Amino acid sequence: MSSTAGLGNEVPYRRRRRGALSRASVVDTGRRLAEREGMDAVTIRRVAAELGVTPMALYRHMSDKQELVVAMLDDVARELPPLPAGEDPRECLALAFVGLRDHLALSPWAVEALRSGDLFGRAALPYVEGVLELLERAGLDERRGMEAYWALWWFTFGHLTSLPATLPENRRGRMALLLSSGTEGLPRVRRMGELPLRPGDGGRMFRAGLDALLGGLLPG
Amino acid sequence: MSSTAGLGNEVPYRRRRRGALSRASVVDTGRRLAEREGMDAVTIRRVAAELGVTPMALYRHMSDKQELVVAMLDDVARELPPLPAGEDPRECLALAFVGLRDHLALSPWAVEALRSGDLFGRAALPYVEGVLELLERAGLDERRGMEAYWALWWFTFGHLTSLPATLPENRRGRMALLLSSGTEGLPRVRRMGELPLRPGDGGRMFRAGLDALLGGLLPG
DNA sequence: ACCTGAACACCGTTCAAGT
DNA sequence: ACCTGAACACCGTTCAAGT
Repeated sequence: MSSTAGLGNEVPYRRRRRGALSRASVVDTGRRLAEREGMDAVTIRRVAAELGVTPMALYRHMSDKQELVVAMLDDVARELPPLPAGEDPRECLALAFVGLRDHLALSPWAVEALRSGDLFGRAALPYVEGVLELLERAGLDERRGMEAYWALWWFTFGHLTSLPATLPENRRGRMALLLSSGTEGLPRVRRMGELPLRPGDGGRMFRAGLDALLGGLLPG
Repeated sequence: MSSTAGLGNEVPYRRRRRGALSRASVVDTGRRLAEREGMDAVTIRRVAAELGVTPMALYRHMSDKQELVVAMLDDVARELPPLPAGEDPRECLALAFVGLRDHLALSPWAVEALRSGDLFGRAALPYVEGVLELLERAGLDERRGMEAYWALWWFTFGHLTSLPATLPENRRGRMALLLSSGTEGLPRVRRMGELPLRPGDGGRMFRAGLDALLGGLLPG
């Protein structure tokens, strides 16, 4: 029984041969850990344990932890659905951001990583380029296109970041806590806390806000 | 010379008398630390050192670190500018969110804390109530009001969270890094990275996006 | 070339003890 | 009642050493 016993990892860790450790295997192990237990579990030490290797062995393949996280995020960016192609740039933009939202909503750990300051790397740039092209086709000049791009990303990222708090399970506890010490003078807040949310409401609210935003950003 | 020497703290730390440590002084010290050095510096151990006290002494006044951070955020919420009073609910809403943005933009550490998952406590609720009231006056029913509230907060929070990345100093290094390994096929991304940003552009872009969003959310 | 061992400078938090 | 001391179970990362 080594120190990594009981982790339930799929990777054999008994005895790694020389050269068996690669950058890809490290990034992959980080992703599996993140999917199973969230970004808090993604530590150099745990990834190393999962691979049956010393923490320091990872530094052969990346210069620090941030590089690992960015590599993990880049993998997610590469798996983004293709940008929608269509005649109406406005509808394409809506679909592009819905696709982006849905994709990231399925990887809460990626949102967690972005949230704590890590950023997408190069792999996300083609998607950005495509969005900027759609904004151009919609009639925005360079400066307005950039401003619209940021507005759309702010909205999308803010939404994704707030998702955990709107999940029913987290919502009950949190709202109960907030409202426990009295709600005199806060009738609307109280009613908002009591409004039922169904699965999928997050996505629907995102789409509604997105349409509102696009309506105000695009000409016509 | 105690172990806290050289930190440049204003609080005398030579010999604390019994009862000199209070919840307020702990929260205050946390805020000063956060303002000077960011949230990374706000550790139980450093706050304690700053107060000339053992880390464990803080646990007399709060049950864990999160309680300290929430208390710090609540202080910020209490210092929010009053909600604008006026005839036009739409303009009041715009001013309310600009006020919220400007207030939080002045406390980057608070955004950092929200970003890493900590949440506002009760002190923020009166502000939320005021916004919901304005949305009601603007003609939205309960459900639409809630949806609009979330859309506005997502946009605002996403903006605040992205602010550090748009600061000129961070922007240069990051864009240079992203674009260093070639920008073939990414002309728009490249030009966006080169577009100059002036101080205050963040605020102006926020206002523009906010108006677009409000235009789409409110009736009329 | 690739990996290990030991160490450094940190964390939040527990438990038992001092005054 | 209020605070301390020592310890536990962690971090990321460095440097020197092994094979």
